[in-house]
Amino acid sequence: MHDIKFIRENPKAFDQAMARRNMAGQSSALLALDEERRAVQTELQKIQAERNAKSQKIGEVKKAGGDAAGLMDEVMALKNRMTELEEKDRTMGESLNLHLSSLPNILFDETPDGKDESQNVELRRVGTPILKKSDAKDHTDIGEALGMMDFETAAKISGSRFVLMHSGLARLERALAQFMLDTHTGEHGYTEVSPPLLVNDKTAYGTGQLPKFAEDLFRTTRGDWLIPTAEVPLTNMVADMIIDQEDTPRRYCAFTPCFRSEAGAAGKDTRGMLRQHQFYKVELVSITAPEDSIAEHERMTGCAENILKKLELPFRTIVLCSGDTGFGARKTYDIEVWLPGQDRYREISSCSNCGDFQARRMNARLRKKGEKETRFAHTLNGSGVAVGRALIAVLENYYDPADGGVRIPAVLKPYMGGVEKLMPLSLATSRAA
RNA sequence: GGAGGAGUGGUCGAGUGGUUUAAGGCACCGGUCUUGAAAACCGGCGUGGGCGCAAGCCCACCGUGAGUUCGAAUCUCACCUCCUCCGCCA
Repeated sequence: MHDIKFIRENPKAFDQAMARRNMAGQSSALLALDEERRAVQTELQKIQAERNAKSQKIGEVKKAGGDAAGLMDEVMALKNRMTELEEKDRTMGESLNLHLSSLPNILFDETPDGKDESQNVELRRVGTPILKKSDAKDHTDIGEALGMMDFETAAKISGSRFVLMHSGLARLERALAQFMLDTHTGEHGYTEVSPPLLVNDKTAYGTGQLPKFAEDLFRTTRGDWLIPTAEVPLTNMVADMIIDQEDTPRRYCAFTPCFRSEAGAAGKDTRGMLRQHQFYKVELVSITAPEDSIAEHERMTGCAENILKKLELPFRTIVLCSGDTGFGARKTYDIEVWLPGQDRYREISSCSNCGDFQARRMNARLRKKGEKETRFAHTLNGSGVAVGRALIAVLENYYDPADGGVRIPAVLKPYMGGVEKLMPLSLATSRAA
């Protein structure tokens, strides 16, 4: 959500900011509506003041035993115009809000210009892919050869873009999540949260999913939305609050399923479990003071990278260009993990600084101790990391071409009950599942 | 699902149609006093918006939304949330 006051004072800068998002100038239409609405408000308030004064007088006259009939007629005469202006004020306010809330966030200057993902900028690479290209295999082949990854059964019971895993792979998924949570809570200072997975309209609006991106979400018959990421409930924890600035940064993490309709992704990544309607993710959210969000963004990205370092997975970190940066973000780092089966890096985490964009929508504010004025908080979110894709990365990077098995990364061994390596199940065992 | 009760500012809490401009307490901030602190005393202290160069003036907001009325925190209706009891239930 944008601040109409900022647009009033900086119409050119605002139009330039939207131009970086490949959008036409918005300020003149917005300001025309804004001006008209304020004229309506001014007139309405004048009439309301008149009504209040006369009504009070009626009370006084009646108390004194006089006749107030004339005054009562006068107030009554104001009513039509008042109703008309109230209605106008309301509809104009609504359309102004709808317009404002449909515009993407203003990018930071250091977000590079570019039209799509091909123009993102690589910042660093960590780790070296070790598997020979000729030995690399796709996670789907590896998982199915293990006998623990079953797309057919998932399709039967649910449909496309679902997977069913069992035995060692099911446990590996749980181990990954457990390891990530323990690292973020134990080493990175995040507070673990178990949030609701269904949220209401207001919450989905707060983080920017509504009103524009409803089609990307699943909706229950009651009208709730299934969360596409834990960012939604975690960030909205501070909605409608005034937080003591001394209590920031607030750092939350959660392990949750994520549900996405993938409405615009028909035909994309249809093979394997790279793009599913449902996947697990460990999410990081920070609420900070405005002056702290830039440093927090670096820190959060570092926390996500640390997970991959500990898993000894090769990755690279990129900064998204203007054309690829999401609606609510001012700047986004993507972390891409090396997938030997695809012979390329693929996104496993996305860390965004949203500035005050979401806070404005949620009405989440900060106040310094002893001070009167409030400021909107800054919000950040990042995957720490996507569990499903981490599992893919482990399968493909730890694959042993000698026997078709998959070694268990050292940091996950404590979570795997002594298992050092996943080996293909016998046919009988895998069918039994 | 059934029957009751309740939602007021940062917090507690008064307020059942017109000097309410939402009392009062606590918390918080400033001051007096004190070697310092505490206590006591004095003062300040909700949010959003409009108009104005400014001082300031005005409007809206008492869970949300409609309604009644010249006038609504207060009356009516619907909804939401919480609490108590009953039923069902992992």
